Amino acid sequence: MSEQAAGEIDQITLVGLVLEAASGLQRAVSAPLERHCELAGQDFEILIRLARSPGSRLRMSDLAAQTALTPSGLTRAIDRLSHAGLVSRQSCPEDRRGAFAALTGAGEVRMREALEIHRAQLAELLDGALEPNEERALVAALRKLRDRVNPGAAVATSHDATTEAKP
Amino acid sequence: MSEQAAGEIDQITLVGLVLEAASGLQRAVSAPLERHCELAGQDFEILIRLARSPGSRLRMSDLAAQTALTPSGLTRAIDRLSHAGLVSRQSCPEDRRGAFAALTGAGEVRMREALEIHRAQLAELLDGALEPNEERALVAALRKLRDRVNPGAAVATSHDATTEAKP
DNA sequence: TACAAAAACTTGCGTGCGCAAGTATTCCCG
DNA sequence: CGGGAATACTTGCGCACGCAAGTTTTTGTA
Repeated sequence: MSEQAAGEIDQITLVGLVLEAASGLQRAVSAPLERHCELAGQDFEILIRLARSPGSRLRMSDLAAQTALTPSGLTRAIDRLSHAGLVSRQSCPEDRRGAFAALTGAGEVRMREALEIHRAQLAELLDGALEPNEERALVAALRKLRDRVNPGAAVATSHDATTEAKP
Repeated sequence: MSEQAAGEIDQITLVGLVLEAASGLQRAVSAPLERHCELAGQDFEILIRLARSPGSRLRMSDLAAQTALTPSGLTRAIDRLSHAGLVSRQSCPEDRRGAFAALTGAGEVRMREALEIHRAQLAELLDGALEPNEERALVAALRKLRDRVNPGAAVATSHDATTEAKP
């Protein structure tokens, strides 16, 4: 079981660590968000993605690509958020099959509250866990790994096209 | 939104990356395991944990601490695996409240098959994604992070006490 | 020894989500 | 310009999981 060639780092270990870190973070982070903001874990992710997008809105399929949800799951999630008044559906005139999910005013307020809670929670949880240079290396390597295994999630920044950047 | 002090790395970004990498890996990795071995994602994790434990068995609560499952979820997962003949429940004579989950022969076989699939899948997916030194740095930093946010998961190695290492 | 408090599971119940199938619209090509 | 293929969602169905409550056994304390 521990017989892999010394010096060669086990990819299975790497993946295990990512998964374990993620589940720990997920737990630690979603509880306070749920309690203080009534937001389930995925909902927060959706709100942030919308807030970062031009016009605070995104096509359903683009949003699905950026989150960990399938189109199906996204439909339900937007249903819930819409019912809670945090996002609204807008029909897309250019492609009448499509729909936008757009952040409402209430949604933006809620998102800012949640962001503050999230930030505070992380500051407390992670304080002193990593040296600054370790943290930089971690972010850099993680970004490469993420780009490889989940390229769709990379959009968030640098998505400046005023309309859509669809080919 | 992008106004945090330059030079200070945003913890939110770090967490986002971990979560995105994890969901990408989860997707990529669980599909082939499901197809070739009829194992849902969590099941594989459970089997590996058991295989790495002395006697190929673990108390339910220890297993719950090591995986992303609550005791409740673990009960159901073991129900499924037990029904599939891959693990068996054993009563614990020292503490009659407790129960062991033990890998069966079939379970070990299945686990080895799955491990091979998993290894091949990762080799293909991650090949060339990271430089060796990046990978080392990533694993080191990730381990620290994981220990902070999910200490229960760290057991796997170095758990050599023949009985249990309960205080 | 007696008895309350805690621990180790296990179940009832509700929810979120993925897969597959369904509907509406657009695209492509002859 | 017509009709099949592809796309963008949306529903039916089923499953896995968390939370809270219940049961059994152990522990701590008077």
